[in-house]
Amino acid sequence: MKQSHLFTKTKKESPSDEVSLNAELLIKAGFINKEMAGVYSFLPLGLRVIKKIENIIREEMDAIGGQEMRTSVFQNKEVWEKSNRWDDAVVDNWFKTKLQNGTEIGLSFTNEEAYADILKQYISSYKDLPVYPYDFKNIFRNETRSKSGILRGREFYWKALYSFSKNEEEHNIFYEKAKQAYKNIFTRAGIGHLTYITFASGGTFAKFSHEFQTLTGAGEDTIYIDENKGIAINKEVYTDEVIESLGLDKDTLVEKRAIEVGNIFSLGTKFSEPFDLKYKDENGKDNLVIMGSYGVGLGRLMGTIVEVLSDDKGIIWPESVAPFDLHLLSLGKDEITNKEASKLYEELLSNKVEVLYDDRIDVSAGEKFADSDLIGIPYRVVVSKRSLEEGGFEIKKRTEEKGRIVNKEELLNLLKTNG
RNA sequence: CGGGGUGUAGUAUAUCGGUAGUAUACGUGUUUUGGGAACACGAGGGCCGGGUUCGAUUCCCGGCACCCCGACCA
Repeated sequence: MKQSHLFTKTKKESPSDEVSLNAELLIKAGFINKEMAGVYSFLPLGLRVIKKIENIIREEMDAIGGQEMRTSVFQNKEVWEKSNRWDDAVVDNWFKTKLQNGTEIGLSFTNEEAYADILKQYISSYKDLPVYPYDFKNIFRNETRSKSGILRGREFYWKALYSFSKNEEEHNIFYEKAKQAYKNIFTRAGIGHLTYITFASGGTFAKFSHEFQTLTGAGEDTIYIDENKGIAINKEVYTDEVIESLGLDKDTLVEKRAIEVGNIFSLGTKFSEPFDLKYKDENGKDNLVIMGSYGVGLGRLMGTIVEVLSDDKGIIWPESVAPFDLHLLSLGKDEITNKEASKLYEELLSNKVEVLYDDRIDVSAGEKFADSDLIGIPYRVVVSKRSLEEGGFEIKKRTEEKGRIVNKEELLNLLKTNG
């Protein structure tokens, strides 16, 4: 992508109506656009990051048997009445609207009912189970107060997987696999070192649910972490009894603020019961399906990465989710420089390196450096009269202070070995 | 939903009951090009409704929007 064709540009000023670091940096750098409180559009750079995150999650879900599909946003009132979650007195953050004929419909705020209703058509035998469908979609919640930039919005993009198992044992095996898959997701997204599996309220059917909490002052949750064991307890279930049952020592637990980037929990028969979601076992006997749910908000994950990985100059994207692999800067109006830079750009593209090429002619070197730091692409390669005189191109990681000169061959090899 | 605050140009801000200023971004031109270059010229602005007033962007009332704290968060 040539930067001269990128329709966004960076801003010098921070937006006056955003306090949170994630929104400030993402808006300044041109990744997102604020539409209203709690509602953001993703611009070309931002969408590239979302897609990278989406692919990581998709790979991890497919690896444990997930099957991607897409449930509708419009929701049927009758379906939700079965589980008693249509009533505003039960769920107060529905967005509801009406068809022209007066029929009430809702906009998805979660997916359990939709999946249970669909699966009822297809699950009738033990041979049909287990199944693990999931989707990525936009979710709508009429929050009384949105806050913290893209960490808590009224419209957000998430992945939700639901497990449908024959019995508790089968469910538990999958649950553990999902737990590991979730660990993989956050490690691959570059925040594994700050993310703790956190024991939280489990509802009716399980003692605990598990949240994946990333340490940051921007978080809304208070958790108590055991650094050695790498686990934590959410404040909502932080009691002596729970601490003891988990084999933890109160004296070693440290209170921290964190943001919930993912959660998994066992639903038991909470939804299969009202939907009468049953299967016949080998003996022809009816059994209720055991469900579990596994969610992660992609926008929130993206915002969390920005919260924990930035410096005073801008964002520092992990390579796995960066909008581009490499930021190529051509400095000066010198013809040879620009020709060399364009040539290198083409070669990088043919080597399947994702490049943002700052080919803007009338932009000063300082401005290009500042933009590059703000946008936060992992590798920066500078082509200039000076670099060419010194034998090639200057490469520098976003995390490094100083770059070094390499020739074209070294550059291409370096990128290959780094994947 | 309770409390507090703020609405001025694409963005960030200043002043003011009587012609709304600056920076940045933008357009044109000249000179610049390794850490947000310089100069000149140009274009662009008072959230909505009502009231007070000769005159309101400013004061008052209502609305709407946004931000913060709290409550809430399937």
